[in-house]
Amino acid sequence: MNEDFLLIILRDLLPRRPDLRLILMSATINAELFSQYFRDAPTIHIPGLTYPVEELFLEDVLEKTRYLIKSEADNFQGNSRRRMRQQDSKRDPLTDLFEDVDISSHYKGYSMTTRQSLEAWSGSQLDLGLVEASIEYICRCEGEGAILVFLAGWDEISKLLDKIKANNFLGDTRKFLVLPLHGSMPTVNQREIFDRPPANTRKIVLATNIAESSITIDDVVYVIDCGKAKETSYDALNKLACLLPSWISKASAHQRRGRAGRVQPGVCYRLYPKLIHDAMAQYQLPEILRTPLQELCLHIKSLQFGAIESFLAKALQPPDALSVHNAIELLKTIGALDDTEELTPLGRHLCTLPLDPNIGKMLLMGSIFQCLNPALTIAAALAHRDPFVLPLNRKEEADAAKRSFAGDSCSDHIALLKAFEGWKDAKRYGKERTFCWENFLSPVTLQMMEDMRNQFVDLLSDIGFVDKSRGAKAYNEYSNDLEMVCAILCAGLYPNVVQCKRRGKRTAFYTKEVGKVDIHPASVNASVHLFPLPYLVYSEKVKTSSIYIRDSTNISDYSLLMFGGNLTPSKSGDGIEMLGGYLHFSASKSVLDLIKKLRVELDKILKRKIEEPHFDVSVEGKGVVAAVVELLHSQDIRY
DNA sequence: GAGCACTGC
Repeated sequence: MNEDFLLIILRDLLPRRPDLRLILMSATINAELFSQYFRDAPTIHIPGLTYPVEELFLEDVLEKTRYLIKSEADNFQGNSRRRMRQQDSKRDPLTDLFEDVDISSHYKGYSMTTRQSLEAWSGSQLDLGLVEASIEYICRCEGEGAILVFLAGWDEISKLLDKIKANNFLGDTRKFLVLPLHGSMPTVNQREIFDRPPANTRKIVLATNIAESSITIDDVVYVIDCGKAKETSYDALNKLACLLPSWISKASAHQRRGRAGRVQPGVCYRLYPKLIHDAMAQYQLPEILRTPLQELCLHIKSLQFGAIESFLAKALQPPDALSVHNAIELLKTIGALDDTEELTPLGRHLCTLPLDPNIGKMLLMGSIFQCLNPALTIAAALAHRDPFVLPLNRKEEADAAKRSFAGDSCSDHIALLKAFEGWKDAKRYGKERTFCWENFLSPVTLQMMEDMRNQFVDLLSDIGFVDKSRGAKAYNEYSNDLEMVCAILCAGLYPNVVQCKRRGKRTAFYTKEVGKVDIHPASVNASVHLFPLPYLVYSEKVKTSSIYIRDSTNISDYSLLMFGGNLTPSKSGDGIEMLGGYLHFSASKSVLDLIKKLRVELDKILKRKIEEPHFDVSVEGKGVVAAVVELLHSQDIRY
């Protein structure tokens, strides 16, 4: 909201309406300006009230701290360090821009050491020593007040924490309370972040973007801004989501600075040059240009906005045509849109679920094939967030806890399921807190999952897939049958399939779009060398330092043949193909014929159920479902 | 061997 506009409302409205209470949650008002208008007014608490914050850039910070930045290239011979860095693959336009600046002329007024440091400074790599020096400078030379440090991610928080612990001055735990703040770190004592620390102790919070808007720490007087944040983007060519560090926008920088002035005037230390700040984008790229679009495309169809491409082309900043094409193809592949881009009956059901189409399909399939509870739990976790927390020091224990939930299932999704079920049991006996603590789980996330599950049941009941009067048992015949649960995961997550190929004692993983991928180290499957079954399905593939499959479940040929994509005859020989020929299945003709026949019958039942949700699969489809279950249990392990 | 953040229905 416009600041002046807000003040006018306050000035004109408040005197005439003393009974009126304005609650301004997201506005920020300059405190001096505010007091001009309200000199005689009684004190009104306005959450958005802010004080001025002085702004220092890298060059000023270097002058103050006398910190000397050492170039990574200092270890090498030669004097063209900056040129060497220009060959750095991680470089970006803003970093490049600064590399081209003539330091000695542009920073004439600055000291020799500052100019040397600016020469050595690299925009592509954060100098944690500089962060440490800035914190130390504030603690030694500036007044009281908490320090908030904005960093890009987990890694930087963790490393800086270690550095501070080892620092002779800052390592004194009586004088300094250093708190990491990251969305997936367990916070031992939540209150410590918000509370004023004991007298003579300074609070230092090492945070990600979470402190930019989600969490407000009132007593912050100093902000240290490294200028970077991890940002999602979408690579339409490789159909790949990315999570990479990038320069923040001016809007973000402004917001970070504003975190300092909530109780008194503050100071913001920016650890990048003013030149970089001035060249930053005004705002972050709109989300529509940074994410996969399948859910959006589905809703465009359900709201009858006409052809998807032409509708999205009218957006203020239209997404790339290839991104739109990818989304439409995906919706066709999972059967939500037909060849003419019209909604299918399945597509119409998916519109009613507030979920990514794949996860929505998994939920529907779970309700149809009587695995409702697992489907609800896994859908809630995938749609919301991972309930497993990531502790700083006890990584091995946390990994072990997650693996023990997975058992020998080779599935992160089963681990989620078992963790949730364990929590429900513990809750029944009032042991919820200990259970979460011992197993590295977030009680808040688990509670949210439970609420979401209830919401999903209501929605499934609205569209006729669940009849609450029949009781839970009717929908959970196969809920304890792990083969069946994995098959439902396959049905939902397809075409997100990974081929596992044996390479000696290890396994290599391949996807159709990008070829070789890695299993994310936090996955229970990261420590598995040889998988009992030849495929994995996954819900998230993200490029960070490598292309990682974040969550996966090991599945059989039969799961794919029954619940995967359409079966097509092989171009060569007499096998079966799937995923445009990427996946190939071979067996004797009689076996393949049986499989094809069974699949045809299964699809018939599924089609009828989707078109008539009240149709009872467990009665008329009993024989076919039983045959499919038997097939899933007979998976051969020749691979 | 690695984990920005939020929102809506």
